[in-house]
Amino acid sequence: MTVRTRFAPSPTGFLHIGGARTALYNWLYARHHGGTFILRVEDTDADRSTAESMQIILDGLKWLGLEWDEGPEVGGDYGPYFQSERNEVYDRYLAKLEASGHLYEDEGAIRFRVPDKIITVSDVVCGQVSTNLKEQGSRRYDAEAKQEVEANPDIVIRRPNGGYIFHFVNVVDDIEMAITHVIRGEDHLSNTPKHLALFEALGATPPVFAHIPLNLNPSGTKMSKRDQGALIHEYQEGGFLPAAVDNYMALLGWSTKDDQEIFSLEELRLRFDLPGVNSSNSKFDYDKCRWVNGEHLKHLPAADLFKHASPFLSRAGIDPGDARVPAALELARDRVQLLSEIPGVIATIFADSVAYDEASITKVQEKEELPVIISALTAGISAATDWSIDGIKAAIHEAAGQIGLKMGALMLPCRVAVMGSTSGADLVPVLVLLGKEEVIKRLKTFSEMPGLAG
RNA sequence: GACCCGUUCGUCUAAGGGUUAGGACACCGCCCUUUCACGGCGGUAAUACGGGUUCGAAUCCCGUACGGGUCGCCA
Repeated sequence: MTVRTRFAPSPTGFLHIGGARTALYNWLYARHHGGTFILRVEDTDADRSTAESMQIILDGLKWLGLEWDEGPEVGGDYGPYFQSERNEVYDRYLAKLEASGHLYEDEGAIRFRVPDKIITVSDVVCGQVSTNLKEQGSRRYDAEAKQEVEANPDIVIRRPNGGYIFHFVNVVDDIEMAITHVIRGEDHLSNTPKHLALFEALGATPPVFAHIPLNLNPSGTKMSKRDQGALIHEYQEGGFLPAAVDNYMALLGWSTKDDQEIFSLEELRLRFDLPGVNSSNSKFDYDKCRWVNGEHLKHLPAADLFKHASPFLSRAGIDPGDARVPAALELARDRVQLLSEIPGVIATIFADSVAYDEASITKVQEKEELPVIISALTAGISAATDWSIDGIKAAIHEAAGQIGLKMGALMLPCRVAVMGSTSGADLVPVLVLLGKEEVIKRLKTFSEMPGLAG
């Protein structure tokens, strides 16, 4: 039997990190076992579902590289993949339950009579979990009154307006779409006995269940939209690489038994399996997520780096078409963690004028011989004939000798004069990129700054 | 409140009866670098608590505490 997993989002908002991770685990599991990954849209709540939300979710999954084999846009043999288009299927299953006496009407709604017996969920991650729905559901907690009240344990599966309810359509579709493994958040563990009761009443074999631990925010409560790192589209905008986000999400609740932390999507696909999933919730760590991204950035092929960085360059006013960009990216890639940080490292190379950092100027001004250094530097650079890394180094070395200083003493002033700050990319390669004329021009501009000599 | 799940450094995790409890992020220190970084090396830091079982428990059992989840005509 080939594995079939599904991600079943409800299009009522953004693609959230929790949902994305569920999608990732389902995708990985299916791909690892040579199975099929299905995207099914659970839009039975017409009032809350929107087309915009649907688009955001689709775009998010595509960005993460989680292509689906069946579902919206691609179709498949088990469609339609929007629950809002599957009413005749649900009607058929409803009739089946009706015929076997499992249903009754209650104020216009249809209820499914739950059995009065212990139902045991065999979960791959959580083990055996038993409950009696009849006992469990006969009382309900009233959050406002803060007390338990009598309740009807039988599950409403259809609204008076004819709309079907989650528990029912979820089970029907898992049967109809031949889903073999249900991998979902642990928040569904308590719902699973209800689903099992429905599978049984419908005479169907339930899929394998794997309830994965939840991702919490750093304060230990459920991630909300407002928490940093909660929304997938913000990763894209914030300068993360999709593979890095996949990598970090995979690590939240799953691990290999060795010490590897950095994985490509392909490596994850090869190595991911359910036994590696642990059962306790984890807190989201934005710093580590950034670190993972930085690691991916370091190993990205140059062409991919260019492709991913380009939008961020454009946004910062740097023309990605500039011939110096690829070299500049190489200078930036191993000192940033996010794509969005790249312009900050290299923008001055492409700028018409240098924006001087106040603190940096103060720092080099402390050297009394600053004017001497700058003029020696200017002279040395002007005299340079070999405009290469080695040639420039030799020129600076020579200039330092002229005024009885070490080369190191000239580097920081040179850096501030040319790039405006004491920190930034490796200086000599930057000078190469800038070109001799521009470097001399910047040294000159710097030396003429008012008050500098004082 | 009832039920369910969980609990190893601050965080993510490894160790499925015998380890100086390992790794990673973050933090701190040192080294390297004729600039800035990268990098390398090292350090601080954990088995929630109490009872069992056992020659021996982070590991198995029970209880307590704490955390999370569920209790909709949302999904």
